[in-house]
Amino acid sequence: MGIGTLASRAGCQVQTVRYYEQIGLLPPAMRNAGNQRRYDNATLRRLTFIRHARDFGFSVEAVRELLGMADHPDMPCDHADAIAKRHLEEVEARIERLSALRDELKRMVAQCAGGRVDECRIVEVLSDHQQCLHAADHGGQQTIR
Amino acid sequence: MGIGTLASRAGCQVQTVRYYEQIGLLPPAMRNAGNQRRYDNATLRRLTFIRHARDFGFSVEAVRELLGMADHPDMPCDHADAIAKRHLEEVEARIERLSALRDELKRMVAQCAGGRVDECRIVEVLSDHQQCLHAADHGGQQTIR
DNA sequence: ATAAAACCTAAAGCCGCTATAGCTTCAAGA
DNA sequence: TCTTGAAGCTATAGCGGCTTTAGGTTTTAT
Ligand SMILES: [Zn+2]
Ligand SMILES: [Zn+2]
Ligand SMILES: [Zn+2]
Ligand SMILES: [Zn+2]
Repeated sequence: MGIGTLASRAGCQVQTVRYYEQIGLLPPAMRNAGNQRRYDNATLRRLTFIRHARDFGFSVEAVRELLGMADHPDMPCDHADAIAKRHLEEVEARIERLSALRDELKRMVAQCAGGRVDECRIVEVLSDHQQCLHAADHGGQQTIR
Repeated sequence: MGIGTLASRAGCQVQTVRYYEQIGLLPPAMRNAGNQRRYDNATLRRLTFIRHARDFGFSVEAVRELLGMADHPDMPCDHADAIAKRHLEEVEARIERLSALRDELKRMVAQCAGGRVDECRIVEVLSDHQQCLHAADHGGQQTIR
């Protein structure tokens, strides 16, 4: 199949497939007489695995390792498990951080009475971190992903 | 004060201050005889506002609008409120998506018995989206932030 | 034969900074 | 006053994970 068919079957964009080839997640594709990439079902399965892992939020580097392990079915799965556990922890940390953020935002929005900017609770809170309840949960230089 | 003092009081890096000036969040700074930036307390307050809003996860464009409104205290605050509400909704959507992800990851990790790769539940699930419970909650081409 | 759709490569753009390189200026101690 | 080291300057590149654009070639359908 061509790259368009492959991409649509895997649920991603054509350029993404070429990008994955470029960074070595997919092997260099076979070409037809006119230099266009041709794929088989093995590559479709590989790409589907990649997309699924990415949808799970695994980084490209993690996906690279997971793919490497999927290529060796007779090896022990310890490392795959470690990667998944670490990712789970990261996801849980993000959820906690976002939840604190959500609470603070809710409080902010709820207290706005809809008047002038200088009476607005939103602008007021943003101007003064002291007015935050869970002050420790944001204000560092961490990202909020 | 100099840029280093400003940055450390606002809790950000020196380069970030210069970056904010470059993208127009901060006005072009006054310079001393040796071409170094000098700041007053008004700029410190503005930078603190920016950092606080960024810590809340507002995008730079949202911060730009919020700043514009904070500069006009006599205007109605409708738009600030709309921005905050929309951001709250986005945060809630992220939390929901991440929670579904967390559940799926937990299930995956819990079911791994620690054997060979070809018996590993993690590799198995990643290979086959059918095995996911909340299949709809991931698998699109959305990002998982 | 022609035109539209799909494909090709290479390079730039996105976000929000962060880091590097190679310079100049400032502040404090001897 | 001289010297050193910290702090500042500009310009540019890099991060992740793609997406977009530009300018071409090949395939496919009529
Ligand atoms: Zn308001
Ligand atoms: Zn705060
Ligand atoms: Zn396992
Ligand atoms: Zn799935």
